[in-house]
Amino acid sequence: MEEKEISKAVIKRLPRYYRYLGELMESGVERISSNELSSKMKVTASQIRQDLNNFGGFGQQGYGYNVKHLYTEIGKILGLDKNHNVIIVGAGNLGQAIANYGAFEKRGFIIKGIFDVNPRLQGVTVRGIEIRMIDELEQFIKDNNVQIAALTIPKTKAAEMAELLVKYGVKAIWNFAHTDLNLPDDILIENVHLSESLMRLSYNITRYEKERLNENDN
Amino acid sequence: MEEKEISKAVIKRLPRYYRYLGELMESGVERISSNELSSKMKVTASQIRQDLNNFGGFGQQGYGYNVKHLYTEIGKILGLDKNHNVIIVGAGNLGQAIANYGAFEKRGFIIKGIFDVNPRLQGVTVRGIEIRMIDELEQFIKDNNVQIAALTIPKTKAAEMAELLVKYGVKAIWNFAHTDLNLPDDILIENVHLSESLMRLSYNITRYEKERLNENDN
DNA sequence: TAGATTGTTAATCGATTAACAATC
DNA sequence: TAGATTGTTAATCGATTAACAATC
Repeated sequence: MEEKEISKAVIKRLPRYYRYLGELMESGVERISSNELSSKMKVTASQIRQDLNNFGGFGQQGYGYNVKHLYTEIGKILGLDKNHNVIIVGAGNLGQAIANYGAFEKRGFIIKGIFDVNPRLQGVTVRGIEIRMIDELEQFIKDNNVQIAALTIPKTKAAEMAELLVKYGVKAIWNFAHTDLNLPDDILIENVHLSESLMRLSYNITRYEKERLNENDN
Repeated sequence: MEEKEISKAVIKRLPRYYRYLGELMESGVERISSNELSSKMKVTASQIRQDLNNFGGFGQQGYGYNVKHLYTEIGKILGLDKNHNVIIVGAGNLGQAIANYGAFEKRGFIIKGIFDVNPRLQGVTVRGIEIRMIDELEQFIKDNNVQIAALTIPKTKAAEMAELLVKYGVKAIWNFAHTDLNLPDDILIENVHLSESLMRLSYNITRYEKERLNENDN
């Protein structure tokens, strides 16, 4: 059976649907129409129906969507019904922030270990997880079937470390370093470039200020 | 003069151009053609030329682009030639990670203060910046002409705090809380939803595993 | 001048929205 | 059955790529 390719734009929206459905579920809402969800999420109802239909007919004519069912199904699509073993490489504030965010575990991302080069951090624990030294990395990845590494180290060391991680068997990298990683095609990379995010905000502030200036001129 | 609207897709790419040009500059490269940049950045040369031409003719036929000049110009477009006063609201690991990231200051984002509700953090400093209590917020924002607030608090308190920040005069929010903020139209919001990023990675891992399974069946 | 490479128009591709028949 | 709302096709819109004349 040929699976049709789902566009990146759709994938990008899925987690947001998941979040809204989770919140609806918590507030006890049983069913919702694409129209209601549309006004809550500020996307078109048409887009919601199109997006969901990429994965199958989760709704019912005349009824809408069952919130709990849809939530579960999107969870499955996103792979949240399975556990993923994660390590954090870089035990600075950012690494520790991720380690401390308990909600990830709830979604099946199990943080198995934290690694750093700084010997002063050796043995320190974050949320019960011990910080280890890089020389344990290889064995640890193998022993713990680690799939995902969150890379929270400075960009100067990131490329080198990423290659090491891949060599040791990591399949996916959640990259917080401000650089693009060049890795084999079968390694998945998700970039979180905070500086780029901040620059976009800066662009919009600048543009907005200019607009207001122009308005005043007229 | 009517400014033509620049699409979000273009804006999203600008910071990445900026990063690559900065690196080229550091390695002493003086000029670059759209074709060379294309192969480095893995986008089409056509897209590079289109993107840049939204803002003016920065290149020269037969020569290409002057790296330093282009870098400066994109910096101006992104508003990095001006300083922006920033506060961080939420002095947890994430807030501290941002405070500690010195490169932001280099780009003109001046971290003026850090705020938290936890009295045990009062007076503690991060990179020389004092952590203050929320009751100082209003006065501080006014005294320091704060434009941007990085919101690094749990989602349960985020909406309320965002409204407070806006009331006190903040114009833009860099939102790390896992929720969407509903604020007046003239307030700029840039979301960093880490959990969504991780779910996209999870989706791709899941899909990739399925693909390999299918291949083995055939 | 010849060669290189941009700026820009035109063609293509893909994503979003609108519309409505199918169906609960 | 009548009303509601999906699933899905068709129309529109926007973004990307290709092509090439302009020009350094």
